[in-house]
Amino acid sequence: MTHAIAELLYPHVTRTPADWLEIYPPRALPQGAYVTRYAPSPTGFVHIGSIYASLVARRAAHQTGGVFFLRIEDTDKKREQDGSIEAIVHNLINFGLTPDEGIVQIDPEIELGAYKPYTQSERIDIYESFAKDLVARGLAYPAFDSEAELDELRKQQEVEKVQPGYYGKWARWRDASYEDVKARIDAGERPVIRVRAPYPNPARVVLHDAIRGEIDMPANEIDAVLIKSDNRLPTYHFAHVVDDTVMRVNLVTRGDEWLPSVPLHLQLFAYINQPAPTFAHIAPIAKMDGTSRRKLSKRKDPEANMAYYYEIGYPEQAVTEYLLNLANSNFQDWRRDNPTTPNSEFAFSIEKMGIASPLFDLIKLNDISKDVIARFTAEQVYDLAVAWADEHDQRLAAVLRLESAYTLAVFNVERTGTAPRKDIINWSDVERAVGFFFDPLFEAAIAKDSYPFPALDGELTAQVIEKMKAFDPVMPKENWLAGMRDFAEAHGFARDAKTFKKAPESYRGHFGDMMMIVRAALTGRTNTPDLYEIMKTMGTARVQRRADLALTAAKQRAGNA
RNA sequence: GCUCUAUUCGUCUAGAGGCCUAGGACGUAGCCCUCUCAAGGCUAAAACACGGGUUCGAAUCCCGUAUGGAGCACCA
Repeated sequence: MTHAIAELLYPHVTRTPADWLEIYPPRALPQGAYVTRYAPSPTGFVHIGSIYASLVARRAAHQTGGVFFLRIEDTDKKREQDGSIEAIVHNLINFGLTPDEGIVQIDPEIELGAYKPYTQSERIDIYESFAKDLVARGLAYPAFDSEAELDELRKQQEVEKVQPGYYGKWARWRDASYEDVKARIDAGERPVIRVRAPYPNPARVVLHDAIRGEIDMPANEIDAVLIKSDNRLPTYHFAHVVDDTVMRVNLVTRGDEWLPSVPLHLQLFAYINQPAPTFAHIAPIAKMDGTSRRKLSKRKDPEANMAYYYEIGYPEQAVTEYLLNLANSNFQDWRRDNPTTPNSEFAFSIEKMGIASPLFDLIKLNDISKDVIARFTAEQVYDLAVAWADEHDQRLAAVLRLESAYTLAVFNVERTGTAPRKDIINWSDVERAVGFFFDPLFEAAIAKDSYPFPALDGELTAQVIEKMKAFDPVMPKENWLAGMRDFAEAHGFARDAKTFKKAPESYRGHFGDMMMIVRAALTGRTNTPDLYEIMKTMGTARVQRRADLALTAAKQRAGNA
């Protein structure tokens, strides 16, 4: 009778699961190679958790000589949003996570790989073959309950204080006759297909999760929906089991919110007589909300959205290394021991991933990002900063592009030694870090806040600026510094801070206090990189121009006082 | 309500019964270096949720309690 029902439901389906398994044979891969996938639904907005999961999946696959692919889970047409697929692919490519199969470039029409199609709405034939087979073997059945009837069921279960759901005696279509089903079909109704789960089911399932170890759960006894009635598409559960079987996935990485449905999934793998993959359930990235932690939310947390990192201008490597650090905390030790090796060579381990949700930590990201940018060459910084500015800050872009050789020299200040300067956090931080080098930005800052000269008399300030103006870039740094020290001493400053500390009353200040005049005149700021380097980079003409500007301001100030 | 799951410095974590007086990193504070920052070096404060067991010995194993998280949809 079940065969008859299967035929009634799917008269057009001629292929069997065995046919599909032949069409999509096991992959020829080395022993132990993982086949993994990232399977988003195209609902807009790329979440950082998605990039995190993809990173994990791709590393696991590639480190074992396996395959990482992208599958689009578009079985809920109501929630779909235009442009989502492009956004997903764009992010994967940007973060060095380009899939090996599926949609691997921005044009969603182009698909790579032998297990196509990689979009679920185009795989209905496959799902229906498996569904028909299950119905024929009595392991699944059609159900014609209306939404209202299901509501009623839930209410009744609430009243009786029993487990909610479609199971056992509550599953009224479980053992419907061929005639009952045929009557509904003839009336034009479309059923859902549900699994026939054993009920009661006292069995336990034990699985070994790659991240969480042994997990022991009660076996499934709910007759979950496999195929939806309105559009013939599968639910997540059925799509997962069929696709990951047919596409030969052997390591499923996904968020740990799926853990409770693993018993259902294992039941389905058993029903179709196929081995279940290894599971790796990833804890979501969280943040504090009041006193409790919660998953990073699309609506409340801007840092959940990948767009946030583009806007602020974090280099791709910074985000990647931050995520790697969350996934494997030994990454930081590896990075310390291998300061210049690309992070792709880090031996990632899925087993080392943490079980509890880590809290997102912007301060740590900033720290990692500073290190990442410090490792870049001046050329890389230039290219990336300008590319960012082109998109997010046109005014800055214009300034940086004005004299590209000069900009390049600016980014090279204190970058060449053994300990490169770490003061740029991200691209939107560039203006704060080195803006003073550029005349338009410098002049705007001066106009706004004036010079932060130390409280010394105007005549002396002017003399120091004159001395600065005489800067000769040919002179080595040591000589210039020595000359400045001599000058300081001649004008009543201690040669260095130590001398000053011994007898502060005998000096008007120490060398550093005098140099602050130079710093203020040259940059309009009280904290900057090395002054000699700055002057050398700026060149004589710019130094002199700035000296003149500062002199005018200093004299004005002296006049006012 | 039921099921699963988790809990080590503020944060990310190391930890597989004696290497634990609990280690590292970020952050914080102090000192050193120093033309100011940044960086770097050194130092400090800072944690095994609680209660019972098991054991010669527990952060680690077991049982409870508390608290957090997730799930119980024709959403993924």
